[in-house]
Amino acid sequence: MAKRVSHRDSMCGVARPLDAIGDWWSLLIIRDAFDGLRRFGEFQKSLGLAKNILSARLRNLVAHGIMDTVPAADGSPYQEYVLTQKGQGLFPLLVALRQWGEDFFFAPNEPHVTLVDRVTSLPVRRLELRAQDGRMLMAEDTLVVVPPPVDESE
Amino acid sequence: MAKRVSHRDSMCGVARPLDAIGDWWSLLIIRDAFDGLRRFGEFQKSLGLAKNILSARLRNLVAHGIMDTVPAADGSPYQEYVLTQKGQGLFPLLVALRQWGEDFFFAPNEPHVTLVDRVTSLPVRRLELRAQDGRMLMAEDTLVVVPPPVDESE
DNA sequence: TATAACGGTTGCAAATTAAAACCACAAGAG
DNA sequence: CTCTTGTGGTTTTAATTTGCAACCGTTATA
Repeated sequence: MAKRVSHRDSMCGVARPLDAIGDWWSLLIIRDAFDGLRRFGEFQKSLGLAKNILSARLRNLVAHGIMDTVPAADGSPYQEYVLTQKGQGLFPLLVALRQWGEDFFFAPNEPHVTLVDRVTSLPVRRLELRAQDGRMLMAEDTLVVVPPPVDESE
Repeated sequence: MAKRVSHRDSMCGVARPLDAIGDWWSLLIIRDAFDGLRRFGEFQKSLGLAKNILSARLRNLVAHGIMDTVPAADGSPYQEYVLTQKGQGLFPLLVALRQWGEDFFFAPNEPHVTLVDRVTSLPVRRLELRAQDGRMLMAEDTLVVVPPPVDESE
């Protein structure tokens, strides 16, 4: 965590998020949170990671505003961990990761879990990038542009 | 890398990819590759990471079939690193990461680079998940289902 | 012939991660 | 009231990973 950030003083839009969720476990915790897990013990049992690591990761996610602690739910005197708005914003990323995984990390007929539409129970569509006018875009059709240079003397 | 994978013997569609790209640097290398970087030195200068780390990451990406080494390009006797099909499949994930970063990691008026359509120079659309029938889906509208249990005696 | 640039590898110290033991609190059993 | 169990962590310690710096081999350059 909190790795030094190369020689660029301002991190780009890809590097900043990685500072918050760029480790193996954080995304898995978030995925479990999307699946409805909320309690420390639930995450630990589901992921099988050491308790101190889970503790540190949850603390980090809370510190980054990705999860939040809420006091109770059932009567237990403990707290629960829930996704914030910011955390919920990670859903497309998780879907992208899952779709890529399904495409390339499973043998042709190997069974795997699928993300489906609750209403129809059909698999969701593939994520695709589109232009403003609706054309589908591949990587080569895009370009990263820098913001117009701000005049310092202004 | 190669972390032990909890108590589940079969990794899910989210965990498997993380084994390949689940560290801070790999995704940044891939992003740079999408931006056209190919040479060891280019990556190193762009990212400012230690050469041994870059060496290890590139080796790992090649081992996972995400990048490939090609012998030359200009006359230099060195090799270049290019994305495979599998690597190019990460484009949506990178876009998702970037969009999330732009949403939550920049102050309202803070300038940041933008991903634009090459043809129109307009920013690309937001990634959105849709059902087969085209309805837009939020996280709550989806469900992860396990594959039908295979009859072992078959 | 020396010098520098490129593409790494190797050695080592420092930071991070993970396993295991421990601790605090509450609930229930006897 | 004491004993045990379950939950939610923290502390301690060892193993792994990270990153800096130095080195090496090859090829271009002066």
